[in-house]
Order: sequence, then C-alpha cells, then structure tokens
Amino acid sequence: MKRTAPRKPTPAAAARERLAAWISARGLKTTRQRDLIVETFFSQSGHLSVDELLEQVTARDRTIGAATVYRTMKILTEAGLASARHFEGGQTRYEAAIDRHHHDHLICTSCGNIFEFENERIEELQDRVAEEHGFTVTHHKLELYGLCRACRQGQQVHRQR
Amino acid sequence: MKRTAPRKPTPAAAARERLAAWISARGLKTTRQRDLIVETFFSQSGHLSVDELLEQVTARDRTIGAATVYRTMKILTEAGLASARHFEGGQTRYEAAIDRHHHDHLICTSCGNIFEFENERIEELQDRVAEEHGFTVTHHKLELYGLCRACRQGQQVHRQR
DNA sequence: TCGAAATTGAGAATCAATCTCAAAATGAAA
DNA sequence: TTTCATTTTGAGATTGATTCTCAATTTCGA
Repeated sequence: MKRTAPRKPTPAAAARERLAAWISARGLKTTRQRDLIVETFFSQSGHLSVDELLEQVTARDRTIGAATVYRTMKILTEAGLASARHFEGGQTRYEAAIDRHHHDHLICTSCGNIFEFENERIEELQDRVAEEHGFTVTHHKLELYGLCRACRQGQQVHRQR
Repeated sequence: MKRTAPRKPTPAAAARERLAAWISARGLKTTRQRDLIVETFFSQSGHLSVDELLEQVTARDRTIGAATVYRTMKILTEAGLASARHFEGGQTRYEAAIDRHHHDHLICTSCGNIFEFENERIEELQDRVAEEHGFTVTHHKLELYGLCRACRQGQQVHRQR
C-alpha cells in the first residue's frame, strides 16, 4: 500500500491549526464560514482586499456576508496570521503572515501589482534615525510607488484591482 | 520716518502670491473664503487635518462650509503649495510645501505628534532597491510609528487629535 | 441533549471625502 | 459701472470602506 511521506504542512494547514489554538484559547468558536474564509485566504498568495476575498468566498458559498469576511480577517490579524496593509487607494489589503520575514513593498501605480523586498540596511538606518529622535519604533511603513518594469516598457498590462 | 527694511516674504505671503498666479493661469477666481482658508493654513506649522483647519476657519467666518475647505486644500495640493499625507488613522493631513525639502515622518502613537526627518542614505538605498527590481519610483512613503521621548518616559502627554 | 455564549447575515450607521445643484460672487468686456 | 458668462459656494445627498446592531442561528461543554 502506498504511503504518504511525512511533509511540512501547507501554509493553509498550519494557519488553520494555529487559528484553532488561538480561537479555543479565548473561548471563541469554530464555524463553517470562518473555515471557508481562512482556507480561501491562505490558498493563494498576494495582497487581497476584502472585496476580492469576498468574491471568491461567495463563489463557494453564496450565503456568506461581507461582515463575516471583515470580522474573520480582523481575527486573523489579531492572531498574527495575516497582516493588514493600507496602500494608497483606500481599501485595506491583507497578506499571509505565517513564517514570513518583515518586508516592504514596491507598488506599481499602473498595473497595481505589488512586489516585496527586504533591506536590512534600510531597517538599520531607520532604527538609528528613530534613536536620534528619542523614539521607540513599534512598526513602520515603507512603500515605493512607481512603474514596474513591464509598465515602464509601455506594455499594456492588465490593470489589477 | 522709520522705514521697514525689505525682507523675505512670509511663507503665507509667498503662498498667496503663487496661488494667485496658479489660479489666474487657469481662469479660476479669487474668493474671500479661499483667501481665508489659505491664510489660516499657512499661518501655522504642522500637519493639519481638514477638520482641524475647518474649525479654525469657521472661528473666523462661520459661514464657510466643509466642502470649500476640502476643495481649497485640493487646489493647494495641485498647485504644489501643500502636500497631502495619509497617516494611519483615517483622515488626510496637509502640510505646507513651499521651499521644503523632501522628508519622512516619525509618528507617536500615544500623543499623536508628528516629527520630521531627512535621511539621504535611506533615499539612496530605496532608489537602489527600486532599480534592482526594474522599478521607476515616482514617490514613496516612509513612516516610523512608535513612542516619542516624552510618551516613553511615561509622561501623560495631551493627546493630539 | 441542553442551553449559555458566540456567531451570523442583513441592513443601518459611521466617517471621510466627493458630488449635486440652486443661489451668489467674480471679473472681463462693453 | 453694468452686464453676464463662468466659477464658486454651502447644504445636503452620495459614495465607499468599514463597523455596528440585532434577531435568528450555530457551536460546544456539561
């Protein structure tokens, strides 16, 4: 009989597990809609808005309401499993936050694509600046806006939402 | 008879002048309310929300409506005389932009005070990062959130709005 | 199985910002 | 200075994202 080798859990599975622990630790309850939203969210990469997520979720279960998606993403954020980003343009976007390094963003103002980068040197300089001002930094936001390679080369790239 | 020595125009005066030029260049009109809003805005430093500005403006002329303040700040921004900043927490804040260097911000999450800093080295590193990704940066946002010296020392600082 | 407590969906409420529109103000030409 | 097309204004309606409210439903430990 074929055996499945033990393997690293998928991010979605890991998230489900950590969420379950977080939820039971504070007397909350597991629900069908919560599970579906969480699974949908972690089954993809990128920076999703609630709208986009809601669309995917209702495709699988059309009774789920927007408020529930908002509530669930808030819980995921509080549990440290997702992080909320407020880019220019209004809506909050969420990204998975499991086993991820801190990183910052490059946002293309033409196609809307979001790229990530890490730069240790910049972080150090930020800390130094803060220190010089007697500041204790809890978090920061570094976003570079402009044109990505494709858009700069004049390609008509499909505009992301 | 005492004579006033020629002096550098105040920021407010310079702004009024540049705005007048910008306005007439596109067939717009000068109005009493616009003048009052502009004068009020440039007569102080800092990062004002429309709400705060409106409050000050209506103290001088209670007939001025919120929409006019929004419209005027938009014009100032388009004319390059003010710049809009979107910090965490919702409302847009405006700062004067006449004869100012680019700078970034330190925001105290306890008292709400906003401090400014410049760091050439960070800017250079940002440009390098963007280049490595084939990005052309048009603008960026760097904000450090945390506790300022006073708040860190446990002083109960008056919470700014 | 029971029942207290949490959760849900729908729609109302909120908040900042923008839009609409009739009335008022501006300013260039006559 | 009068005229009048054009711009601007204030008030309130509207939008868009998000949160709140509440009655009905679901969950889960006893």
